[in-house]
Amino acid sequence: MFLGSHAINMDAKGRMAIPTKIRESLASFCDGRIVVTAHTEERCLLVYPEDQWKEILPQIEALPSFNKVARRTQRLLIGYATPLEMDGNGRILVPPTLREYANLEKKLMLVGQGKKFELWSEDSWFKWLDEADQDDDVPEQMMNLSL
Amino acid sequence: MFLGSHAINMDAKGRMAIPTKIRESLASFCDGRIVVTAHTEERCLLVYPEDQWKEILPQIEALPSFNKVARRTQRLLIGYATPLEMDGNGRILVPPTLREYANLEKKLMLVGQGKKFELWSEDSWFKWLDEADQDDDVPEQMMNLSL
DNA sequence: TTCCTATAGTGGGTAAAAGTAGAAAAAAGT
DNA sequence: ACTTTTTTCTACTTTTACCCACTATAGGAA
Repeated sequence: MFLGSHAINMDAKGRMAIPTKIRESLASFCDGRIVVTAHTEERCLLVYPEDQWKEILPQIEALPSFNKVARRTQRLLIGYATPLEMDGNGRILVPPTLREYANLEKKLMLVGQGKKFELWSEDSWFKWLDEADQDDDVPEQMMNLSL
Repeated sequence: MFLGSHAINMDAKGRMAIPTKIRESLASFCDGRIVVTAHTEERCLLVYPEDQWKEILPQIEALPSFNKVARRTQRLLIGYATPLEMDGNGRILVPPTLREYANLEKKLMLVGQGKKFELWSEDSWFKWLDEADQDDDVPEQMMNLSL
């Protein structure tokens, strides 16, 4: 279970050091093998342990190819999916195309989301925080949710 | 399984170097023999390993000739299909008609899509990304999809 | 409280590989 | 036969991956 948020710096070569605690849980979970891909709704990245990715991939593949929304989802999730491994120092190298997609530069935010992480540029993260997008409907599943 | 996206440059002669990792999987899959054709829904190209193409070709041929949508699909997919081989440097030469169809110039994006690749001009790719096409309905299969 | 040590995080440097460009040779067409 | 296009070969430049060293920070012990 991945929780918490971490401010991380990416170096000039596009490498980012995974915080040690996360590194350890990733090591036990999936031998450190992860899959990074694009988030379809916001310009950030999704970081999955390999096993977790293997569970959702078939669901994405099964979507109907002649529906526009489904095609967009497939294209992004599968098209940006990249298996990564940590180097000797526990860092991962984020591929240029993914960096571009999420506008990653120096300062990043790694945000635990249970089965996965989200990886944001710090800028985008705070912008998103400030957006008070309350136009959208609250889904039925949330109506009776008591936090 | 083809995953991930790659920014590629096409040279003045219309040649593009296939990234080494992809080159290797293509070599094992289909001896490096591929078939490139037009995508019917967007102005980009489809890149199939030869074996994969052989499986879908009969299905396209079998479509009903007196349906307009089917006829369009046949015309494009079959009409633009071109077998290509990599040269000694692992490059392919994209024929002019296909280059024109997908508006390929210098900067390209090669996007893995499972059984095939899509080849986009970088311009078109980012334009497509930014299109907020939310007019279309979210298909039923996606309603309860939790990634 | 201060110093020491261990460990996380950071920053290059180098060697190998991958990508790019250009020239020369071969082939095709006029 | 000459011109134009295509292909192959070679050389060069850039990028990537791996390795090593330095810095900063936190924790523990004296």
